[in-house]
Amino acid sequence: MTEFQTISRKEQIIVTAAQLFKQKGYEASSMRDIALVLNMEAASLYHHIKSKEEILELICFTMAQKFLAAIAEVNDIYFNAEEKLRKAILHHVEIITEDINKSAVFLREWRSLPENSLKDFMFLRNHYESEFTHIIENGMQEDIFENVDKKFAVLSILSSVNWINEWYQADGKMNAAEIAKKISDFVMGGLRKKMVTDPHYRP
Amino acid sequence: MTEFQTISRKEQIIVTAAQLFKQKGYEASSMRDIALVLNMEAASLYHHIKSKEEILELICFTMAQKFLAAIAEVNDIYFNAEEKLRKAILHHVEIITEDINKSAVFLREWRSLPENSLKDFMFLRNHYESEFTHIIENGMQEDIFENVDKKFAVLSILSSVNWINEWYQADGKMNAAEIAKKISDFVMGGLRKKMVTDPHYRP
DNA sequence: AAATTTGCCTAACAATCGTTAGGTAAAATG
DNA sequence: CATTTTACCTAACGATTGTTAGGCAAATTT
Repeated sequence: MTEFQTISRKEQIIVTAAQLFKQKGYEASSMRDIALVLNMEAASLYHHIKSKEEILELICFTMAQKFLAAIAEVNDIYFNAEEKLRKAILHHVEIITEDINKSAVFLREWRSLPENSLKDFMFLRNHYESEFTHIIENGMQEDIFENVDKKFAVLSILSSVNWINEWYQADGKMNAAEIAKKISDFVMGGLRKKMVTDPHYRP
Repeated sequence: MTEFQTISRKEQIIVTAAQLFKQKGYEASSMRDIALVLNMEAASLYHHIKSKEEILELICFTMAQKFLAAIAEVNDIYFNAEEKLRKAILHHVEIITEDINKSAVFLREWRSLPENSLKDFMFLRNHYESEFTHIIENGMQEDIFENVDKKFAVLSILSSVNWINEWYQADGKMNAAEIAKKISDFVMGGLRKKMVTDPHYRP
């Protein structure tokens, strides 16, 4: 019964930290703040974690891996470009809504990572972005996407899906799938080639 | 020659602070950091400004006023909805690219505002957002925009234009007008009604 | 039952934080 | 020339920061 069904103390610390980091920011959250929520002393935290920076690293890189695993899965399985993009957006929204605290830290607080980690983190982030770019390229090759500026398309899409972190509340009426569909529809409207020469086309 | 053609010491402090706040975040930037760049002592800063928080407030509210003035101008002058939206996006991009440091603070660091200012700031922000929503509503009434979810459309548009703050460099090849056009085109593609019943229509 | 590990505690550290007080030399003003 | 104002300085303050050291009781392992 040591760690079955129950959450480890280390994970409790990370979860609490993520909540505070989202609320007040990494720099403004102290180890004593974290400890207070957990009814313990700041010094006791160091029995489970190495440093404050380690907490930030754990959150940022765990989230980065989730995002990368999701996009890799999408690109592995065969879909056409629109399916790929819709699935990629869906998984992205799912990961964000599953844990808004950790995703807020991933999206906003990564700047506070120590120099070495920061380099690695930005590499992973760029890799994720380039996977999205490939989907857009595919779509243009398949001639189902407009010949748009790839860079702008990817940045617009990613900024839209990331922005949900600013307003999403878990108790809200929409679930991840509904949010993803609305964003995808909006984005697709801008990307999907309008077949105006086909009289039977319906938008 | 007291303040003609030259920049006041107070403004120098604010400009320096904005640069540091963007680079390392408000909480991680110390008064001593700011003073170091200006070749002075931290205590001397207080001859020109009241507190560290005042610097943040000055930056955030100055930027907020710029954004609000721009959108008010757009909505005052008569344009159709597409023109309005394109102008609004253009002005937004112009303000951001004119001073990426202060806009970064406006976009990211406002969370560190003291409670009272924070309330006012969020009110202004919501007001700006609602002005955009009105444009979308106009476009739907004029029947030139798809019947999209307003909330999502506005959030997607604003997140896209705000995201340029993350990658824009003043020495880059694109100017504000070019960036605004690309974003507008991408957004419009998703908003503009496709007149498929008209055989002469060209996208 | 003895030995070890786990999980917390108190106390304290050096460093850094924003800010205030009081002084001083140069510049502006009368 | 005398006076006031401006723009800085040094020194120091109380508070807070992340972190370490050492101890102690309960739980676990041997």
